[in-house]
Amino acid sequence: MAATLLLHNFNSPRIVSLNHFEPPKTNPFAVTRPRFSKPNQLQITHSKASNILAEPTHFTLIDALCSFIDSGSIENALYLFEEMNHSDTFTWNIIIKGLAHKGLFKEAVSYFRRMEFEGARPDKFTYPFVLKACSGLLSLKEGEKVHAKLIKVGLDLDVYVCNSLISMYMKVGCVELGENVFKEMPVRDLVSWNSIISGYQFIGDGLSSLVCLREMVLIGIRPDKFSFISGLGACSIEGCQRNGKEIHCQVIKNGFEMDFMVETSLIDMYGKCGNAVYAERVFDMIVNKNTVAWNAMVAGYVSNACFSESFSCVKKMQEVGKLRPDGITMINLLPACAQMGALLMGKSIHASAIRKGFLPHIVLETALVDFYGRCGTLKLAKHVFMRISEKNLASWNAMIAAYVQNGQYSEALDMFQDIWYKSVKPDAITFASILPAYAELTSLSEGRQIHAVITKLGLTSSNTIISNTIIYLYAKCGDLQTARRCFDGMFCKDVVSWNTIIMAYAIHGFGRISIQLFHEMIEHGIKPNKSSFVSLLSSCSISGMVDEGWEYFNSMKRDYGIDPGIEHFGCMLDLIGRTGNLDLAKRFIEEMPLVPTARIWGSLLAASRKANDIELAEVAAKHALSLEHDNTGCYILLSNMYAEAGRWEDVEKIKTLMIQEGLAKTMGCSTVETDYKIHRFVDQDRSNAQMNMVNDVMGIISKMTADKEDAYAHRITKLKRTDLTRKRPNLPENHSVRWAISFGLISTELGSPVLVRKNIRICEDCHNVAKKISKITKREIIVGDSKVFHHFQDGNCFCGDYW
DNA sequence: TTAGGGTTAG
Repeated sequence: MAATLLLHNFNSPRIVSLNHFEPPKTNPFAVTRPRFSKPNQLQITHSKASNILAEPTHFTLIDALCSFIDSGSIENALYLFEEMNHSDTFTWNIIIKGLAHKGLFKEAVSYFRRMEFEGARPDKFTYPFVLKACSGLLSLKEGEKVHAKLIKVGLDLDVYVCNSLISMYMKVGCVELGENVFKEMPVRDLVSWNSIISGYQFIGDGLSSLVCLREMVLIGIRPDKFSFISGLGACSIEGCQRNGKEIHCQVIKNGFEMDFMVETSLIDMYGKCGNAVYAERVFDMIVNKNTVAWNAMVAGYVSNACFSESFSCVKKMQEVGKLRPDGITMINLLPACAQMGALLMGKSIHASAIRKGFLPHIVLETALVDFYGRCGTLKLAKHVFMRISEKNLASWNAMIAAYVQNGQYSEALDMFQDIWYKSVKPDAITFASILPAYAELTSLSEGRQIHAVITKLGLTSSNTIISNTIIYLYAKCGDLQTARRCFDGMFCKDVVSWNTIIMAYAIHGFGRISIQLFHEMIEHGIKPNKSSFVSLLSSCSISGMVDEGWEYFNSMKRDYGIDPGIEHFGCMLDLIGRTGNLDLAKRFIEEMPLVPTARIWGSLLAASRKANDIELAEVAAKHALSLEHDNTGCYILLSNMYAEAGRWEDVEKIKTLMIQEGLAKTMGCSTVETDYKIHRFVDQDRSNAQMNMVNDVMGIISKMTADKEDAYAHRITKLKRTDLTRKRPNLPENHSVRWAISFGLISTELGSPVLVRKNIRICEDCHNVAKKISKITKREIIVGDSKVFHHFQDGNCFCGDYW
């Protein structure tokens, strides 16, 4: 029968502190330190009636201390600890255990130090608790200090201590040290194997985890539920359903199918391996579903794009399960909202999180940053991010990704530079997020530098996502050969790798190679997805392969079961525009099963410009601008058409409209790289230090082409005679791209290609000039504009004069 | 009378 011992005979508390303990030179406990107030009701449940009568003995107090620790009353435990005689190792072990189990890791390590300082000798029981605290702190430094002491006192081969060391090293990310401990153990038990299996799973190396599990079984050790839980987690990482099903069989065979943690791990595994139906089957068999199981099922639906099912599941969780959604439920639902473009739904989840007091919560806040970033509401993403008090790597990654997704590349690069100065070490996700910004804004040499950093950190060989973005980076920086080498050198190519290399050849105008790669991808057993067709149709459009484009477009649904999306219709409209058949282009839009977007109308506008049809251009621009008020390119294109037609009043109207909208024309800027130096030229700005040299080169080129009609002069004669007196503000002679080409010609090795990058589309005049220069200098000139790379050779361009 | 490994989340 339980009895209660009321601890009433203590004086006011002595010096107790949860603060971090640093060993001082003198006795620290002689000075006043922050106090705990005496707990109001200090009660201990005890089974021995005799203890009620007697004065508490040391053993009774130990018993009381254990009761406090077991019931989680750490404050009472600490109070009691300070009051009782705690000179023996056993008492110290109890209090350190209590702190470590309560998640007070810093304090657990502090008490361990104090224990040593006060002369108590840590034993084989002490160290596992302390090592658990070091793991919790993710502190390799503390862990290594403890390991050194273990060696000194000869406890480094104790099986319990070694198991804790393995776990600690793996959790702080020192895989090699964890492996060493495991290898050097004279005796390994089931927990040693479980520690290394879960350690690999923890660091995201599912393959090694599964290899160890198999090895353990082969040497005759029977797995327990912990082995299965880690093994299933490893299958989730690798997306390996086959192994997951094998483990499921073993779970049943070994009688663990009713264990709720194993059941949840099975739901998680099936969900992450793309089998929502099996996840559902396991879920339905659970009699008393807890919040964790419901959350795992919600996550399973979301990762399989069953969004409505995920919301229904949350509804059932409340109505049938009588459970309230928690922060994790919300974290699971936000990606569903982002993928559905359900901004309002996500906002209501945000509001609900605030109302229910779930914030601040670092993971939930990061999920919100990610959600707002994906929904194009960068302002809200920034707002949530700024309010995170202790930002971690994942939150920085989410904000960088949000900037990149919203085209704010400079801001993303600035933030990426910032994190190097903080105690944050970028990981694979950081690089995968930032590389598109490098691809858009930086030079080839900067691209090579970031690639070198990634390689040095050992992130490329095993990370497909990073390898894919590196292919894209090289292609966008103009180095298609290196992009191809990276692709060929990949150990494990996924559908994104193939889509990226197909797009790389597409933007460089090598449509035939793109098509060849598409067929190679299918031969390799990779099923094309929607993005594969965006790459393929873009390549047909850019390279002017009209018949092939139609064939692949029609094959999407017929052969691959993929419904064409708005991006595919956009590619086809570009393709039709290229043929100059504006009637077909209009009909195509009218008959489209989807609502035309600004991108579609922009494509029609470009086609109208090419065919010089101002009326249709006006219609297209009106539609585009009704959907995107700030589409600067749209205003500029229309304005250029008016200027060519001599409609200067309309040019002025456009200018006024742009001012009213608060828009400014993007200043053209071209860069050329020589000996790792980047030379930047800006349209109309002749203040560049290299301008004298550029003028000399331009002069020579003009003389060499003097006998031929100048492209600009040809175009200007198309204008009305009276209009010739009008001042044209943006003369093509002052376009930065020709200056960059001229400078590149004399600053790079003779015979080598000249590579220029430009932030906006190249104009027709400059395109003509570049063609001429390539012919008279017999040099290849590559100009990467905001959409494609023009390869000028012997007076021609790969784009066939349509872009 | 104290030990190690474990479920859902960015």
